[in-house]
Amino acid sequence: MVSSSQPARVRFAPSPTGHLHLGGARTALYDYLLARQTGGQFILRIEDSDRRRFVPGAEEEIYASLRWLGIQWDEGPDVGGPYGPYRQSERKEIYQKYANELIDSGQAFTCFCTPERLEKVRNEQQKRKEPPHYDGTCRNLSANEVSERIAAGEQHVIRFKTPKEGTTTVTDLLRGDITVENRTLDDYILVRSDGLALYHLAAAVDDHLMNITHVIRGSEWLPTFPLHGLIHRALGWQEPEWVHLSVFLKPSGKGKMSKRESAELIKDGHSIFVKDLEGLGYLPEAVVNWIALMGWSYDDHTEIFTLPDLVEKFSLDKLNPSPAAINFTKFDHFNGLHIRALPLNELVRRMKPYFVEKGFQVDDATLLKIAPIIQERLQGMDDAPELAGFFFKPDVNPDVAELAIKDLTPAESADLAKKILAILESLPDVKLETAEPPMRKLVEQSGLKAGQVFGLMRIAITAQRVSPPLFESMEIIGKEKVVARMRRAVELLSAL
RNA sequence: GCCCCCAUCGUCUAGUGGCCCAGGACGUGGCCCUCUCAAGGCCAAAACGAGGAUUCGAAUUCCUCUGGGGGCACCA
Repeated sequence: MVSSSQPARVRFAPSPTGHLHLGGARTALYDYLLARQTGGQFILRIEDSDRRRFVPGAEEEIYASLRWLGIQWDEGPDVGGPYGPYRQSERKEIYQKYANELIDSGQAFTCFCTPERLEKVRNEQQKRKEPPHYDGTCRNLSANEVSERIAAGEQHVIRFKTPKEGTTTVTDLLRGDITVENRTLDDYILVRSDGLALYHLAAAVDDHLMNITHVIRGSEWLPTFPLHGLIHRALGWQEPEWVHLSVFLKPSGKGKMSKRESAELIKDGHSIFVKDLEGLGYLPEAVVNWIALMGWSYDDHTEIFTLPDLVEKFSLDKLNPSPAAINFTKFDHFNGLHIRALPLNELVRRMKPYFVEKGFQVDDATLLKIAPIIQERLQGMDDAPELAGFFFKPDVNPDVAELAIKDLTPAESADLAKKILAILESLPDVKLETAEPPMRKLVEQSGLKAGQVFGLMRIAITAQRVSPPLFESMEIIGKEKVVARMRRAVELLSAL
């Protein structure tokens, strides 16, 4: 379904104050999808107008996270573009110009109130159970007084002169018209005393100057949405289409994830920060698929989507305005789906770093043999070394207690192990076709269950209770090592 | 306190007046497959927050309530 035939220009506008989280990633994803689908542009704009909040490295990390997800931008601080600069801190003069325009047209005013006085006013309003708002002291100062006080070096900000009467109606694509009483709106500050614009003005100016057609952002902007509409109108500009996405709630569904809770998550192998996800074993394809489906759906049954699928199928009118609880269990499911969908050589390429990180010396040829037998057993990519590390160890240290078969005496277990060893030694190789039939025969003769006999072998050869299929694994390890490991098991059991 | 938004299984969701005694997915329980673990297959339990109204007919429209969420900075 094509939602718009006109090329869309959309922007993702994070502030470089922290890590890119899932909510932001989803917004960026939708931006990207709309741009690609309509043949438009996806713009990355850094909203760093508050330099006090600047976090070194945050901007670079946002770039890295987006790139990892496969979300490429067409214009941005690093790649440039025809509408730059793309960092708000570099656009100070531009905002000043429009702030002056608003003052000249009587739609903004210079305010000399000190933060201390405002604090006091707020406290008093609080006491009287009134909503905190600017009391209008400087709303109607004469032009002369203003220029005199500025000339005298008095600190001042610029405020929007919000209409006191009537109502304002703005339109959200998902929610329709939203109407508020103007008296509930404040005379918001547009330009700080240091001369830099605040978000409200800066975003409006940038969105207009950069020809943004769709503003997709979080629903935390809904309360100031009417103000934004008013600013565009005061400047005589046509508004973009506004789309407010629902917020992500914590897994319990009770409220947004707090900073502390976000940090705690990693202990369970989860994180809401994109930068952590690769290390936790998640595939970017899975992340994209999962977050795309939180707040958007295609139909009543399709659930696997690649980025190109999404570009083709995404549409704004299928967006869901209600808040969504983050569900990591389902995320793990998507991860498994995408791991299993990976071509084997690609799986090898992706899992290699996880082995290397754990100190394993791996080679592609062996990894390629292992790939098909562990692919469907990986919940996360980070499970690979634990599941298949034994392939790369010179020898393993099985736990004797696990080696012994429960229903047998230690001597009987040792005896059985000897028989297994003898059979293995007699074989020309330990390929699946060669090794399995004689072992099945042994199981039959022993009167034990296949699981018991193969279990002993599994522990002996892998030192793991859980492993990829035994005979397939043996084939990859090779007769020499298999026999050596079995011999060691015999020794261990005999010593019991 | 004030303002705004939202409301279908535990969770993510389909559903835009009759196709719905509500469909899919995750998770959960059971069964099958099986050398462990997975994967896969089959089956099951599980929801339209409440009350009014409109209508021949409402999960779908309207109102009230309730619940949940968000916001009320010289942050974004």
